[in-house]
Amino acid sequence: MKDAGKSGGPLRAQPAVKRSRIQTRNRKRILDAALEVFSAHGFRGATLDQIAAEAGLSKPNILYYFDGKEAIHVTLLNQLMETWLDPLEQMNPEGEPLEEIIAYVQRKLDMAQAYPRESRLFANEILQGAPRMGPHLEKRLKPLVDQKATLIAGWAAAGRIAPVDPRHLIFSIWATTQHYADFEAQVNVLMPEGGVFPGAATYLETMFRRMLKV
Amino acid sequence: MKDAGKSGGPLRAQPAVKRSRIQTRNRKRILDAALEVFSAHGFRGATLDQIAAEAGLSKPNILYYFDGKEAIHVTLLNQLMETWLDPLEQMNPEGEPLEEIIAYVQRKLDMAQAYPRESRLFANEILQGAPRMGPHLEKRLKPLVDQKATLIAGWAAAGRIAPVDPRHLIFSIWATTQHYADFEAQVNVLMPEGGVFPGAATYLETMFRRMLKV
DNA sequence: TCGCTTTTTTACCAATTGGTAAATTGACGA
DNA sequence: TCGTCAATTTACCAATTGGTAAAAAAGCGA
Repeated sequence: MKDAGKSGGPLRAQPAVKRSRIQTRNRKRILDAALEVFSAHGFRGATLDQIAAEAGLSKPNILYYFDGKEAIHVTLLNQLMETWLDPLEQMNPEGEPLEEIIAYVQRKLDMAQAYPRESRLFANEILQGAPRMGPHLEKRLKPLVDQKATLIAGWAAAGRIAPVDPRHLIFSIWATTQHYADFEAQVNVLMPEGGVFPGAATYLETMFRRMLKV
Repeated sequence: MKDAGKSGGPLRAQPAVKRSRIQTRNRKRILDAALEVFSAHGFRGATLDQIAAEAGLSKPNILYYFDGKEAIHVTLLNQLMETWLDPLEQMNPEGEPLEEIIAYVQRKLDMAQAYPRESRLFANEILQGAPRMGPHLEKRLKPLVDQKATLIAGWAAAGRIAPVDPRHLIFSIWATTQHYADFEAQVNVLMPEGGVFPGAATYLETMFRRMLKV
C-alpha cells in the first residue's frame, strides 16, 4: 500500500528524491520554522500560519513543499530521533566505565544547552503519549537502550561501577539533563540570571560520580 | 487526617461564594474532566467539546460554571500549585538532613505515581513557557525554594550532608521523580511491563543517599 | 401547589485553521 | 529570446472551535 518512493514506513529521513537548490533551501527554512513553533506550542498549538510567517513563506507555499502539518511534524521527529540517539550510541564498551557514563551525561547536557527546541519538541511528543513516535521508540530507541543497559549491567557485575539498575540510571540521566531545556521557564525563575549550565555540569558530574564510584 | 494537612492554606478563593450542591458537584466534574483532557493534550490541544463529553455535560453548560476555557485551566493550575508545593513544604529543618531529603524524594515519587495527570498538566504549562503560571512561580514557588535551598546549604555547610548546590539538587529531584509521570509513554516502552515505581523508589533512594552521605 | 431561581438545552455565530484550485510569476536551459 | 517547468500567490472552502442568546426544564422554599 505504501509507495516505497515516498513514504516507505515510519523510519524515513534521507531524500530518495533529488532536490533543487530552492527546494533544499525552502525545506530547511520550513523545518527550522516548524521546530521553533512546534517546540514552543506543541503540535496542536502550532498553526501553519505561524510556521509560514516564521519561515517567511505563504501558507500554500508551505503546503507545496510538505503534504500537510502532520508531515512536517513527522519529518522533524524522524530527523530528531537520530540526533537524539547519537550521544548514547557513542558510549564506548571498551572505555573506562565511570568515565564513559560521565561523558555521556555531559554530551546529553551539551545537547540540552545547544538544542533546547529539539528537547522540547521531543518532550511535547512524549507528554502527549508519543502519538506519532510510538513505532520509532520501539524500533530505534528500545534496541539501543537494551544494548547499553546490558553493557552497564556488565560493568556493574564486574565491580567496575557501583551496583545500579541500568535502565533507571539512563532515565535519571535523561531526566536531569533535559530538565534544563524542558523546564527552562521554571529554572530561569529559580536561578539567578546567567548561565545555569556550568553549574549544572558540575553538579551532575558530582552526582553521578558519587553514585557510581566503587 | 481530615483537615490536618489541607485546611491551613486559604489560598483558593473558596470563601464568600457559597455554592449549591449542584454547583459543587458539577464544578468538580468539570475540573476533573478538564484535568484529564488538558494533561493529555495541552491547553491548546484540548477542546471544550472534549471536556464537556468527559464531564458528561453540554458545552454551554460548562460555560455556565466557568467563564471560559482559560478560566478552567487557570483554576486547575491554581489548585495544583498548592498540592505541588506541599511535599517540599513538609521538609523539616529540625529533622535528620539526609533522611529529610530522602523522604522528600519519596513523597515526590509518590505524587508522580498517584497524580500523573497533575504532573503532566504542570509539565505542559512549563514547557510552553509558563504563560499562565509565571506570576505563581515567582510568588509561591520561588520563596519556598529559596527558603529550602538555604536550609539545605546550611546542612551542607555544617557537614551534615555532602557539599552540594541546593538548587541543582532540588532540580534533580524534580526531574527524576516527575520523569516517571511525564515520560510515561517512553518509560513503558523501555521497561518490562509491570510497575516501574518500586524499582524507581529503590534506585532514587540509592542515588541520593550515595550522593549526599558524608 | 405556586412562583421564583437555578440549571440545562437548543440554535446559532464569528473567527480560526488546515487545506485546495487555479492563475501568476520566476528560473533557466536550449 | 523563448518555452517549459518549478515556484508562488490569490482567492477560496469546509470543518472546527470558543462562545452567546434565549427558551425550556428542573429545583425548591413557602
